[in-house]
Amino acid sequence: MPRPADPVFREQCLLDATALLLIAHGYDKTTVADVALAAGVSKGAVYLHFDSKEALFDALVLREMKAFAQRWLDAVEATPEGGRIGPLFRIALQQLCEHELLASLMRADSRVLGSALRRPGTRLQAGRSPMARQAFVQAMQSAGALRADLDAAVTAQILGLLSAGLVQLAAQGSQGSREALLDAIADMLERAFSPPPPARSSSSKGRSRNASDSAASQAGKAIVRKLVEAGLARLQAGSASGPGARQ
Amino acid sequence: MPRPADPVFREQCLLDATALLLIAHGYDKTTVADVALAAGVSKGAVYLHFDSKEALFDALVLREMKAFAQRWLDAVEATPEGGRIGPLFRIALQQLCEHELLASLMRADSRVLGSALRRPGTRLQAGRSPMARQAFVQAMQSAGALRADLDAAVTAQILGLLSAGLVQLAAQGSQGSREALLDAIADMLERAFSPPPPARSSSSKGRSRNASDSAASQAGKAIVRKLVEAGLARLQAGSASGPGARQ
DNA sequence: CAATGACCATTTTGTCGATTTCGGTCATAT
DNA sequence: ATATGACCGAAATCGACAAAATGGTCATTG
Repeated sequence: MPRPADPVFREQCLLDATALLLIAHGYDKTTVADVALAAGVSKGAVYLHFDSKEALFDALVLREMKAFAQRWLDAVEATPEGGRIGPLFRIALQQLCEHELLASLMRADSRVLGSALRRPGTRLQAGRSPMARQAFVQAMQSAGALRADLDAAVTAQILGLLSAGLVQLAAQGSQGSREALLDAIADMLERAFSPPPPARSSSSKGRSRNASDSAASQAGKAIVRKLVEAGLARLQAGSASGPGARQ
Repeated sequence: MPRPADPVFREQCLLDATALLLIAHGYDKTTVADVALAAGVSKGAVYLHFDSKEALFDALVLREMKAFAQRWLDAVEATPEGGRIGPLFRIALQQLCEHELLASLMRADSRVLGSALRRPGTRLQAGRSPMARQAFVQAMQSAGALRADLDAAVTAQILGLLSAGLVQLAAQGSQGSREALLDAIADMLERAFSPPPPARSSSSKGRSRNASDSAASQAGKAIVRKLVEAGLARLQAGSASGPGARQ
């Protein structure tokens, strides 16, 4: 019964099923037949949309990373002072906690990723790249949204270390309010890496503080916007011939 | 040729050899015969000092943890302002980086610990216990050496997260000055968790700042001293009948 | 008495063919 | 056209057994 359902909708269903099975049983124990069954189609139909199991997995990772970037940008834009290091990083960490697949990706979880880790796929290492983080820190520093009197590489390492530590903590039983923990981390970052207010020049101290903070936040938002746009473009380019049907 | 070397010296040699082989090949691939060979004795001699491979491993872990605690305390005592959260934690982290076995222990490294992880040994989880860290934070807060306006559990979680993240980072290629990273972490902790100076009361601001800081440092050192002593006592008690010869 | 290394019982590892599973294809049905 | 599921070859898994290795002991040695 060839009822031509919306192909992109079915593609999403397949990816949904893949994600579900992936975090439940891991890459190696998830078969294409399982995915097809869970999505309510035949195994052959899967290969109408994706060239291989690898391609299916890659498409899922691509979708999740794009979704992460988009949600991050949206939340940062929608948050007052969202461009400051604290809220900005807090939002990213929260995404990481709420989306198990992203967390598995970040911690290179062999239980979930299985043999897909050994594969020289470049996609898996994105987001954990020290260089990308360092570039981000440098941009934030140049924009005055981050303390500039610290080595960018070191600051980037700390941010990466916090991400890694958090997803690992979340993987084990964390017990305790995650919100409170994220708040505390954001507060810590704010205290440690927020740029000091510019040496008092003229106007009243109170207003100068707020104005400079807001400026830093705006600059931070701009950085995030540019970073996300560049990242999305790079991800788009990375997926050969786009995410459409195969062949 | 029964030349009765100092038994405690040989015990140490055996533990040294065990440590070396452990980080080189892991628990499962390290045989008792290997240890004996590396230490220059026969396999039977090993069992003159330790009841079993397990006991050998436990004794090593015990020794390393005691050594860690002692070195930590010594370094904290010897460091000016060593009782403040920044230097105090920096010293602990540095120990963790410099002693691979401790790092493996902290990150529950299955490659090194192997099947010793599955064993319900209580020793392995010491040091990562969230409750212990929380008690430490509470003590520091009560002594005025740590900000008290933060949930102790959350603060403890952050400290644990930093430790976990660091040892994990060190396990992979870290590249970059470790000193600079540790300095930055210490500075971050100082900024984020140092108690605010008590509301200006009477004397000159400059001296008051220094005096209060020094007091906090002294209090911190006292906490560390008490903690280490309690920990050493607990470790001592945990090792049944002491670390002497078997039977 | 300390120390040894041959020795033992138990696990672990390696082998190899039979069987199953899985990723991927394609003739067929609709 | 779209979609299916039987089918294929490669790879993983299983089972039974053999060979090697390992934790632990003990009669013997100096």
